[in-house]
Amino acid sequence: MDSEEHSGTAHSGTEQGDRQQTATERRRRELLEAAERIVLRDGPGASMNAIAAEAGITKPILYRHFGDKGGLYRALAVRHTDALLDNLRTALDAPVLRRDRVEATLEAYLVAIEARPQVYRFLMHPADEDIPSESGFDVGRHSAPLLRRLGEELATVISERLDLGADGAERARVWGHGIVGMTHAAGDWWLRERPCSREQLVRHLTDLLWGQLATVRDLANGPGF
Amino acid sequence: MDSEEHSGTAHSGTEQGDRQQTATERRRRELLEAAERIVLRDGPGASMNAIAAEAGITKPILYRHFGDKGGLYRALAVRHTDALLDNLRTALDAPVLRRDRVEATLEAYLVAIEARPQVYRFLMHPADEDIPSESGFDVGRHSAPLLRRLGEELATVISERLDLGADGAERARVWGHGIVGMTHAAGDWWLRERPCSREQLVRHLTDLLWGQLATVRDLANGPGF
DNA sequence: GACTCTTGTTACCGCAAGTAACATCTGGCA
DNA sequence: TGCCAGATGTTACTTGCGGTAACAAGAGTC
Repeated sequence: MDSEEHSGTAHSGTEQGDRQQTATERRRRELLEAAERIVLRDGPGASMNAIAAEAGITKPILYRHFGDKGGLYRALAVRHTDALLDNLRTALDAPVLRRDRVEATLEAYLVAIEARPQVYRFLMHPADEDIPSESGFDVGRHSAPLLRRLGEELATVISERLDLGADGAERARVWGHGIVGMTHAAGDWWLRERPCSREQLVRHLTDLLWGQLATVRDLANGPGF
Repeated sequence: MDSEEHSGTAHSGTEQGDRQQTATERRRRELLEAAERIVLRDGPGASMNAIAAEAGITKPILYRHFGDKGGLYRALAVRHTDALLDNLRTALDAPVLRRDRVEATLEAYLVAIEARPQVYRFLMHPADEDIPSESGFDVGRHSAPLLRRLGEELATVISERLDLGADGAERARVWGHGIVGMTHAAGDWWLRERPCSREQLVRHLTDLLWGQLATVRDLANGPGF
């Protein structure tokens, strides 16, 4: 079946090898799509058996393609992480005013998690990274759990664009991770309780980042004042 | 063994029942302490068998006391959560200047996670809350995973002390969860990479909350400018 | 036709969560 | 004294999951 291989690149190296590789990659994509359907349906606790069944095959094939469950989840994660990062980057580049940029980026993140909460939950809970601890070698740093990656990316953008003085790099990283964490926690809570519109959430968060916490007045009857 | 029950309250209702209850509670505390030792040693993936062995008993007793693994972990969590919340509250009440209060609170949180990273990791990863989804009834909201609880507490404090105008309650909650998320993410990253001293981390975060992001100058060679 | 590579299978191992059924020790009480 | 009730404890089991070994079959290459 599906023996139409006249489309695509078949000109470099071993033709057979190329054809084989594209076929393997396509298969891999199909498996990932099946996995995604199941994860969307069953949450992060989806079983390898269920995923294999959805793909119409059995477990060992999944293991041959992805090594272990972590590998499959990592492969799933990088796709969405990359997509999300693209969105955020364009939001960060579009507007001219700094406050507009921040608002657009927050908005882009919230739109994404609102559109596909299941995917988002899956990405945020990387299913208990096992500490290799023993056995000497470092299992080479699997894909940094989304949040950390987002933090680093934002830190880069901040330090590229803002003049933070002497310890600028350090400060940019703290801010990057801090802002990402703020957005994530607020978004998580908002998604769960829906206490207000997305626009208002963005405004409140931006106000917080714009120093409102420092300038707002005390209440008269506050304790200790 | 240990049949000295002359200490404590033995005056209300059925004396026997009281004595029994205190004994049960003490047993429960002992089990929790054993569980804590193991979780500290093995991380959040510690097995019920291991915990039971540490306590010198076997699994079914754990299940009789705590229902299921989630119940045990919840019981473990509330103890530390309460302790941490006490720390944070005193930090929030001590200093007079608002900025000092914020710094003291951040500091208290960071000191806590620095002192016992294992406990902290355990508290933050509530081991994949299972969505009951089917079967009608809601499994009645188990103890809100630390982060949410911290967010709500902070929101309360904020709305008690600051004059946030019309939509104050809503804004306070957004800020509460946002600040907690910021601190958590930054602390997580800091604990892992140790890129600077705790004092500097606190300063950077407080600067961020004090609106430095809004007032800092652009770099000349920034893209799009 | 033998060689190899990939896809696919069934059947298994080890381990963890959770449960059932049974044994024992305690004190209350008719 | 003998029976009941309730808590503590056990062994032995079921179920389900991650992961693997061993084997079978199609397809292209020499």
